[in-house]
Amino acid sequence: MAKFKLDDIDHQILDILIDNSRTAFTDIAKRLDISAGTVHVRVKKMEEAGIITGSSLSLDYKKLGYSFIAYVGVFLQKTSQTKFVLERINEIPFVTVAHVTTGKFNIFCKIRAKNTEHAKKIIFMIDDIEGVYRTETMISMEESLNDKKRLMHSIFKELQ
Amino acid sequence: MAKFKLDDIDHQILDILIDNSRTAFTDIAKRLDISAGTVHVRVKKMEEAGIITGSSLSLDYKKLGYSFIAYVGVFLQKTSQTKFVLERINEIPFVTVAHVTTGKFNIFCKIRAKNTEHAKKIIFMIDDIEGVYRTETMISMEESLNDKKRLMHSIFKELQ
DNA sequence: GGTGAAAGCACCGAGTT
DNA sequence: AACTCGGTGCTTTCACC
Repeated sequence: MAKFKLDDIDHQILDILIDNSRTAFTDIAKRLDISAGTVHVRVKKMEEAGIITGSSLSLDYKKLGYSFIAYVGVFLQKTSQTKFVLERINEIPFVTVAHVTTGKFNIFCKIRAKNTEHAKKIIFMIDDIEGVYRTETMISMEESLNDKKRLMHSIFKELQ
Repeated sequence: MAKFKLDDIDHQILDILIDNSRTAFTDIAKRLDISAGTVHVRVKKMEEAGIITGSSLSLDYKKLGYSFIAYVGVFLQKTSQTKFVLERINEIPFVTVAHVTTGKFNIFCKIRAKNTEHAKKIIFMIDDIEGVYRTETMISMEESLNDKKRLMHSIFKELQ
């Protein structure tokens, strides 16, 4: 995992694409006062280097009726069951991310559900996995996502 | 927050764009055997309805030297300080998401750092915020992101 | 609500400096 | 490594269904 050397132009291109990945390269070129070909080549290089791994849509899950977010900490009977249980957890589509953690829990995951009723079903599915001793749930009452651009900006400063 | 009625075509368009938001509309049109104009109109409608809130790049933070992920649970001296502390936490660029939660912690956040040394600094910054009583950290040793398409598929089935 | 056509742009590789 | 340029292909609108 070698670090890739990003210069200021790369950084500014990323900044724009993080905000809107469908921005036309000619538009980026105009804003940065470089040619569209340069934007194209640099994006391609960052893709080849594996810095840019893809592009995706941001969706409003609340508008789709999925406004419930919770974190579920999982305690296992034996640590050796981690891999098996993690695989079962990842089969549940309403689990958006799962981690193997140190500290209190063995596994830690985030779920997205319609409501408390639905969340209960999902948590019971996790509880029912062979090897799970018990779970502990934290319900999110308010989520605030941080700006990806600000993280990128801090990373960029460090890379200089 | 009214639910938007998505039909099968909308769903398939989302499926493709979730995977790669730069997919050309003509390409989507060919795959779904509809016209490019239709793809264009439907995406626009989903944007106007607020279902699609934007598009972004996926970056490999490990390649940029940021491979450390941890979750930090925050205990407050008084619940009334929640808003103030949340705002201070959100000012730290290495905090990627923060939640107000029920259960064990008052606030719960995810951080991304270079290494343990760097993470320690970030956690100390949180500890130092006025009103924070103490924190509890869980270090992620392995992260597995779930496929957004699978969640979308489950949501779509429910919407019918 | 969908289509096909058409004008205007964008993409992206080749050749040049 | 960046620029220009041009063929090919994409976007977006609109009259029509």
